[in-house]
Amino acid sequence: MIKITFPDGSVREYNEGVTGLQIAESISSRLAQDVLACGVNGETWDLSRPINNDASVVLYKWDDEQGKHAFWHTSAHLLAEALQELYPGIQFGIGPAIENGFYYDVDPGEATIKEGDLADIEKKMAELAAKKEALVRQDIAKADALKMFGDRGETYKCELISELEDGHITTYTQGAFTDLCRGPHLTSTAPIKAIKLTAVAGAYWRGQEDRKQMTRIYGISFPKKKMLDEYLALMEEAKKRDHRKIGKEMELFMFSETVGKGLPMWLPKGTALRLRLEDFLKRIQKRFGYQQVMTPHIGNKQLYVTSGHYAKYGKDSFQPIHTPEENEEYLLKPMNCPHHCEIYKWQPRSYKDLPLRLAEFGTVYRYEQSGELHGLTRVRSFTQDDAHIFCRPDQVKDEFLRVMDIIFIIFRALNFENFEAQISLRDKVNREKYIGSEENWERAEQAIIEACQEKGLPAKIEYGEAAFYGPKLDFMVKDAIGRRWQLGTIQVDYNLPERFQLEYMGSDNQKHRPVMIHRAPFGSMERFVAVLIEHTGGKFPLWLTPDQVVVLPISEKFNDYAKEVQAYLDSQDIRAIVDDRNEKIGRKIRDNEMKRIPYLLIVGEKEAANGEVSVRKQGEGDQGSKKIEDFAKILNEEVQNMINKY
RNA sequence: GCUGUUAUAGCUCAGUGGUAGAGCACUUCCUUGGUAAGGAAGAGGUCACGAGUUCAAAUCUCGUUAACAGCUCCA
Repeated sequence: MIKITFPDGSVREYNEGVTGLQIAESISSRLAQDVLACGVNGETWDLSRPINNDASVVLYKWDDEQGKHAFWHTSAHLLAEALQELYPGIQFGIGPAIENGFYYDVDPGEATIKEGDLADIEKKMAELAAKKEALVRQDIAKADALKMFGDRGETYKCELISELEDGHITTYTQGAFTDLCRGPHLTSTAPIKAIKLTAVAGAYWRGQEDRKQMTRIYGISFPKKKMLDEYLALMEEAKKRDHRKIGKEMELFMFSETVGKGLPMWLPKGTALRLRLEDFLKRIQKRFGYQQVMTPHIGNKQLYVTSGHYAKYGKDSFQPIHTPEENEEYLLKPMNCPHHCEIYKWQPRSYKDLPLRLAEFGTVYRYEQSGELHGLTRVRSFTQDDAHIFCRPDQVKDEFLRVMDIIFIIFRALNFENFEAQISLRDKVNREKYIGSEENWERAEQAIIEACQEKGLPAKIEYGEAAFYGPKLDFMVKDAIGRRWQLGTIQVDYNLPERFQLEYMGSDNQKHRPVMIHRAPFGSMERFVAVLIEHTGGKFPLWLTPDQVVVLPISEKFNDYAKEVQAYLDSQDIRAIVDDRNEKIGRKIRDNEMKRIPYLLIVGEKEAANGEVSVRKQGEGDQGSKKIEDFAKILNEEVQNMINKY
């Protein structure tokens, strides 16, 4: 007998070799139906794998990550089994479960798998699942595995096997399909009741651009048809929050093929919104001791040769601008740092001048690969809410902490609660791509880690994600459909001060080298506004939103009064428009509710006679009548409360 | 850049080898109304661009441009 300990601390005895499924059955038949995988001493196991020693066991159902993971992993194998039947000779890469569903990377040889083929593959999967085939786990010696997959001509699998340690290799078989796999899996394909293959895309083998591009098929599956329908409906809902769609509807920004791809243009309403965000940040930065500067959009090529950016990105950037003068070349600026370094050098600096904090809403131009462009989140011209802090080495951590404060203020003011912090450090082994001394990197990386600890900020450390000149702390936020985007960033840089030979006179009357901190709380105005749109669905905070108020006259007889109301609100710095269309009031309310305007003011005979407005709050219905002056006062107080507490 | 998909009216989309349709928006008229869609009429498109096949191309083929999903990249 062996002792099985459950999460609640209770202990039960079972025969040696008991499986997770048998344990579930011993508790309740309902549980045995719902359980998908089990945790054995912290490892996720198949339900059919015998447990031979005392262990702590957790049973995972659909609501547990581990349960879903096994479900989708088995779904990936089911996809592969279907592909093997439909495309004889197809080769398999890897097929894991992911955050939402699963994929399989395959090489169909001569054949191409297109989106139009997905329905047939789905059908085949459903057919196979209906056979309720069991998944059988098997240990296999490395040599045998190599032979088995080699005989099948599976070069990708053989490559994977050759890197595995002998004695730790397993395969899973269901029906006629055997896959190299670590598991864990469902006991059979039977629970897979609803399948949707969502996309087909290219994906480089092992993520390396210079290797073969595989065909990746994405899918998602559920134990019930209803759950799939709900998921698909949820995705449809999410797409309604797409910033590209809302940006068009709300007239915030546009693109023009003629101007060029990835070059956004801000429309009047979008520009006004962006300027309000910029003003908000400027006000905070002023309090934190920043000074605004402005620099040109181009710079002499030499500037970027000095900074090292030309060597690193020169070929992949917008190419130099030539002048009538021979050998004179300028670059569109891809970042603001070199310009700011020159401002630093403009006059001799003393240790008393530091920290020097130079801020600029600097528009930069980067030639992103065409396939990378994406709405406002990835563009070729964008404006960074940039600043560079030049400070003494002993001030780095303190300055770093102060920048974190600014970022927290921004995120709080705009209700970004679900952000993730990521510390990006050097690759552990491959270090030749970084410039700067070992010692400086070490110090910078430590400063970031310590700053996060002091702020109690849980941050994920990613090796190999650092910029080539220094480590960084990034703040990531998800968009409507769950893609992660980097917004705020703080980067420590010991490198540029070296390259530009920046100096300050210390209290010891000796020259010293300052440290530079790059930071952008929004990241870029474009990306920030994009993510803000997706988070709010276009229902911006009152202080920020383009039109705060719309005045709706009951009939054309009251258009004049409506315009008086608008003029008064305008005099109180309230952004109001009038809907004077020849439509019934119900229609005007509907249309303007859908335009996401926070306040609707209905005016008719009663209001015109008393100098009142009937207030309707977006999404909340009728709020009763008020004197127009009182309404303006209340609204302005609401706005002040939103921004002045920060 | 790579793989796949797409491009028809301001917007959302249907359509098809015989030179274009709907709903919404827009204009005009009727209606003058009280908290989520009143009615009628009208205007609006070289079917992204360029070539080819064909008696005939918006439709089929190729190329270009742009967009979408993913990969790679992201100073």
